Amino acid sequence: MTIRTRFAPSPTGAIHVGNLRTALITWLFARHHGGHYLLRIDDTDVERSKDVFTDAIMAGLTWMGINWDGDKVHQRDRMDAYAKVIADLKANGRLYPCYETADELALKRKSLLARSLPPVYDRAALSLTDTQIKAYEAEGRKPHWRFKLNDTPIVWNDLIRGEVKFDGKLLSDPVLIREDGTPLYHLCSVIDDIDFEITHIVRGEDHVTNTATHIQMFEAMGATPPQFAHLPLVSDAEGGKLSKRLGSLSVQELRETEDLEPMAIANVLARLGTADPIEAYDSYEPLITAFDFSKFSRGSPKFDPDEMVRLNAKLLHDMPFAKAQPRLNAMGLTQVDAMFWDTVKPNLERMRDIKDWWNVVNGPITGTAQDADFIGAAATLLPPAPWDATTWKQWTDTVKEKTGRKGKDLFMPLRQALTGMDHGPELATLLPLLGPERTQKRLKG
RNA sequence: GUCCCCUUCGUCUAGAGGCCUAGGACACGUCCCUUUCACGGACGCGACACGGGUUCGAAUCCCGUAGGGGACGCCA
Repeated sequence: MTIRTRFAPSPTGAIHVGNLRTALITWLFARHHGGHYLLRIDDTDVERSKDVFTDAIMAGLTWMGINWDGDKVHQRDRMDAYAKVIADLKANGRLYPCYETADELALKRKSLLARSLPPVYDRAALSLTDTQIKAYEAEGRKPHWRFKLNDTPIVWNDLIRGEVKFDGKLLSDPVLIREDGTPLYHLCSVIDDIDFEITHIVRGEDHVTNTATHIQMFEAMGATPPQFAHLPLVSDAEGGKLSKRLGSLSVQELRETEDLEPMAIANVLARLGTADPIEAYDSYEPLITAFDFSKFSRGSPKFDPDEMVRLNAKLLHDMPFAKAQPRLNAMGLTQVDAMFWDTVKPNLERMRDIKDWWNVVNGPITGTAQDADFIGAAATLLPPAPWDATTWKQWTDTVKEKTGRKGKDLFMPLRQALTGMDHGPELATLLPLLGPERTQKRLKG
């Protein structure tokens, strides 16, 4: 059986870490099994859905390297398909009209809660008489429609949570059609999952109760429910909801503001909450190969944003020039060559840091002219051009011999005079990058 | 309030009654390498939420307590 999955964001905002994790894990699962991964845009809420968000979601996924099969599907284009199913469900009585206003329903819930009862819909609409209905209609009320749940136990074998059971009595009949006649998420989602032959639904555990009602909907529509995998929600370092620092950032911000590499994000999101260690892989292959739902824990893991930054640094330290070059060109650093990259990359945390090192080598530096006598003496001992990787040792050996200095007293003043900083790349490789002219100039203040 | 899920080193976890003096990864510490940073290597620190049971024996099973997460929308 070919596995078919989908990622179904609603374009009502930017995609954040939590959503991105679901998108990624679903994708890894699909790719691991050589299955399909569909992108479905859940835009039934016309008020809040915006094309700019759809564009941002696609751009974010593409940047992350999460590709989908075929064209994206919009729910707003599928209204005819929904209408057919709606007619069937009305005909067989699974969809029934209700006339309560939102305020009345809120009141009912409040009253149940006050009596320590679960706020389940009382199905009052089912016992409405024709006269009462006519009275409501005369008032100008339009019905919304609920799906009538069967009073049977609902059980499924969740790929992550194991056997999940629900008592139908504790669930409210879900509203599937709004008063204005537009269909709601539950209805559209189930119909689409049937029509697109989705075999596995992967989503956050905030959907487990929905799944219970969806299973009855699948059955009411004559379909076999797919398999489900409900991911524990990721929580903040403080244990609360994801809300602070990187956890609240959109993909666009992770990319543009935080300057993170896609794989720095992916490595963390793919492995967080699993038994596999988080590693700095520079491609998806190892993540796809090792993917298995059984490795996910059932508890909510805490997300430490710093982990992404650490991984980002490691990825840059290991990055070959060929891979960095397109990025550097895009940043306008077309003059950076392999030698410069290899010299400087161990000191990078984020790609943009390279600009600072470029300026240290090429731009003017602000150094404090300490130890001027020593630096002056060292300047006169510089070997003649051309310089190579051995020049530094030649030079400092001579300086050591003539001045009697060694260790930190010898090297640190030189580093400071040459770079204006007390840390940085290996000076043996940095010196040739500076070249005789700049070196002389800096040594002379 | 009701229902569901979770609780092992700082963090992510392994662990499905004796293989556990509880294993790994990251972080942290010390040392080695080193002019610095980083890399690499070695070693180390460090946990079964609490209280009762069951059992010859419990991190593992049961009950309770506490803490955390989720759900209970004419949102998705």
